[in-house]
Amino acid sequence: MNNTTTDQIIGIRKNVLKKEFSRMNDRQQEAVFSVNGPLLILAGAGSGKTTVLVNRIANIIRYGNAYKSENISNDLSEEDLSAANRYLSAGEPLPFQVKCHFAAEPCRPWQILAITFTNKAAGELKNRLNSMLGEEGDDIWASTFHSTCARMLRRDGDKLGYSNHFTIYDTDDSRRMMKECQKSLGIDDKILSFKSILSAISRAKDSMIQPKEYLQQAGSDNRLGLIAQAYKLYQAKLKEADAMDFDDLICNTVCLLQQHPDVLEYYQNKFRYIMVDEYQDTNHAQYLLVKLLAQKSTNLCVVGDDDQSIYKFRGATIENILNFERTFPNAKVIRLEQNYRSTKNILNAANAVIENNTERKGKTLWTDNPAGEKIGVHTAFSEQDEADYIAKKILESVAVGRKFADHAILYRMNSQSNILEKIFIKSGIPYRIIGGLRFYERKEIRDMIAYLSVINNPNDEIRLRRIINQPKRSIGDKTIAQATEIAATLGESVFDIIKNADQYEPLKRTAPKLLQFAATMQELIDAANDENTSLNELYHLILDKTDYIGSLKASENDDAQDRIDNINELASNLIKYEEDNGEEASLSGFLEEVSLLTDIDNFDANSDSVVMMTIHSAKGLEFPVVFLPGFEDGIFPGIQAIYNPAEIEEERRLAYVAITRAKEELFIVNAESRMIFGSTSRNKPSRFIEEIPEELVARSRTREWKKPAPGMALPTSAFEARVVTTESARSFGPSNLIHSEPPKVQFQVGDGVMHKTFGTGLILSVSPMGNDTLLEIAFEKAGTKKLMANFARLQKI
DNA sequence: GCACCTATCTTTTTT
DNA sequence: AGATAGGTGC
Repeated sequence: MNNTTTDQIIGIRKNVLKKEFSRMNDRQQEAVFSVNGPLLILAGAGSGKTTVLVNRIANIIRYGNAYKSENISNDLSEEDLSAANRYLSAGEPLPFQVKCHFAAEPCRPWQILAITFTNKAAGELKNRLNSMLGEEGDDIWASTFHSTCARMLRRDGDKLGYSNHFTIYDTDDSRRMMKECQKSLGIDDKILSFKSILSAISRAKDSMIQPKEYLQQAGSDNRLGLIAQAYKLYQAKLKEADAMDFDDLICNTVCLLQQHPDVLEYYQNKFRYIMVDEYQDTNHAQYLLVKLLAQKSTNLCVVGDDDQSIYKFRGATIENILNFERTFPNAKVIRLEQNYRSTKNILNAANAVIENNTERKGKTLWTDNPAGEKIGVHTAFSEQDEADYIAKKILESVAVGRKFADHAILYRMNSQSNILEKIFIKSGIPYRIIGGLRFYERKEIRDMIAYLSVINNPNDEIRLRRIINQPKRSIGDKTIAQATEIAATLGESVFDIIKNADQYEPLKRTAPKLLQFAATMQELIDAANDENTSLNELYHLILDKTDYIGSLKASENDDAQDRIDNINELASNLIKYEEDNGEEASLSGFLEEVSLLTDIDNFDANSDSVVMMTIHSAKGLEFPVVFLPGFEDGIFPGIQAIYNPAEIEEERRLAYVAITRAKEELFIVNAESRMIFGSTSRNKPSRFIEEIPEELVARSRTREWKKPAPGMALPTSAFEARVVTTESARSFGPSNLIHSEPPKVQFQVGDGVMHKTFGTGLILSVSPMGNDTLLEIAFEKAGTKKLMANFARLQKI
């Protein structure tokens, strides 16, 4: 190092680093290299924030703080420097050694914590880290708030009085639990609903208010007093059941860290770098959690976009991001304003809409992308016509070479998917619905999960109740109530009481049934404890012993087969879980994974079908062509938001998210009249449409009155059958593409065909597209339709 | 204890 | 319109 000065070395090192991350723009690089101290990245939609996060983590692991540090490694040799210079000038690969020698205070993967909101975001982050860093990437804690907390609580939850295999209650479990509480406190649901109590409790937990404090704060307020009682009882019951709800995961972790300095210190030392994605969606408790963990290192990087804050209803406070600079002194702020996703027209429309909000940090996205098509704004007659229009547009678009999967339909509320679904079935457009009735929310799945939960944790009273008479065992509410009461008086668990049912007078009559149930469960518990029983075997043992499927078949329910399919689907999930986790696989592990899983996590872009979901679910995703139906005042913005300026702003942010999902084409649709709650209403076009400059818009409307959806007038049994197939297929799983094994029949113009719904018809035109064929068919009764050959289930005649 | 009927409510959005 | 919870009658 004789001839080279320190400054020169630092210069070379900076250039090497710059080159290593040269795929990033200047702002992004700045974010990647700003490693130490608090950092707020205001990342607009489509500005490449995940790329920045991934590269920032890679930089931290490989180089640490080298870009900003003035220190030079002692290991650095002349040889290293000339290698670096060759790398800079001739593009020769940089030896690993040199990378190491250039690093300053690098960090190990397991010292990094990256928190996201959805499993999907976490999964994507993990994937990209893995492809950038290889196996090293696996050791990074990249997960959601909830699973991060669950992990910490499994380790140290005993300090709060929970076991390490505690159950995670979802919304439905919480509801059942709260109904119990209402009953025992004599609270009439009409006067104080379980819903409002639960949301009050949720807010309390967000603010880290314990039942005791809640009661104090309630003062003489009757309503709040009742809520406080319910809160107290609810928490007591949860603890007794060794269970936590979603909010508990967060606030119990905060409690754990606040009350146990040793635990706090452990994690503060462990995590040298912390990153939080979607920071605008954090609530107060999550903010506290992050603050606690990052207090010591202060190496906290949060990424967010105040314009995309759409979870206020869930307790997210936009103040977290607006106040970041105040809370974390010396915070650096970096704005990422270049959008790589959308065309100029789409981006300008989004900018124009969001500008009408007053509560903003303020930023304007720009792009180098071409102007692209104008934004289609279409006015339809009815919601049917709206769906018809979208179907037609998609078929046109596929006809000129796009894939079905390039199209997404994003709506305000789940119920909007119904008509679309019907029209798509009719037109033979393959689609998938994300959200709505979720796989894990189906009765039969919940029942199976409940069995597994009780086996895992017999104290789980709520789930024990769920299955005690499912399938029917002639154990009624009264018996259960009595058993519960006895359990409460004796301070034992309900399961223990049932096991000895014959010893209690009030249970005498049903004792044999109870004993039999208890014996079955005990057998299953023993099987679960046996090392040699795999989860899959256990699952089939449950099905065997309970004859769940048998009773389903006996019920003669129309959807019995669907339900059986779902039950088998859960089995394949179990097998997959076991395969993925090998030795680590455990019943409680599976249950945890399941309870934190949502549908969007299973969104698989590989199958070629149109995607439908709510705008909320679509956050973080992008699609070449986006349709936004229901842009009407009263739908979007929703009726409840119209007279509330703050809520209008939230709705507008939602509109902003919706618009910015589109890469190339955007169609906004409204209907002049539509059915809501079974009655027809006429809505004005959404105010958000008016906020888009007219020069960006191409308007159209359905002119002549079309007979409302001819296909719908044919309620044949075949049509109904299709709907049922669709229902089961939309759930989730390895292939939740709506498909039937495509009959690969070749069609020609002039062929006569038979369609299940439309009857007989004649093929007018055949246009191959991708790996499918668009057919135009004149049906004898149903008129002329365009159908995709592979999905239409046509038979030649 | 169970099946069937009716009344009521829903539609915000999710971990 | 459709689902679901709760009540009534067997």
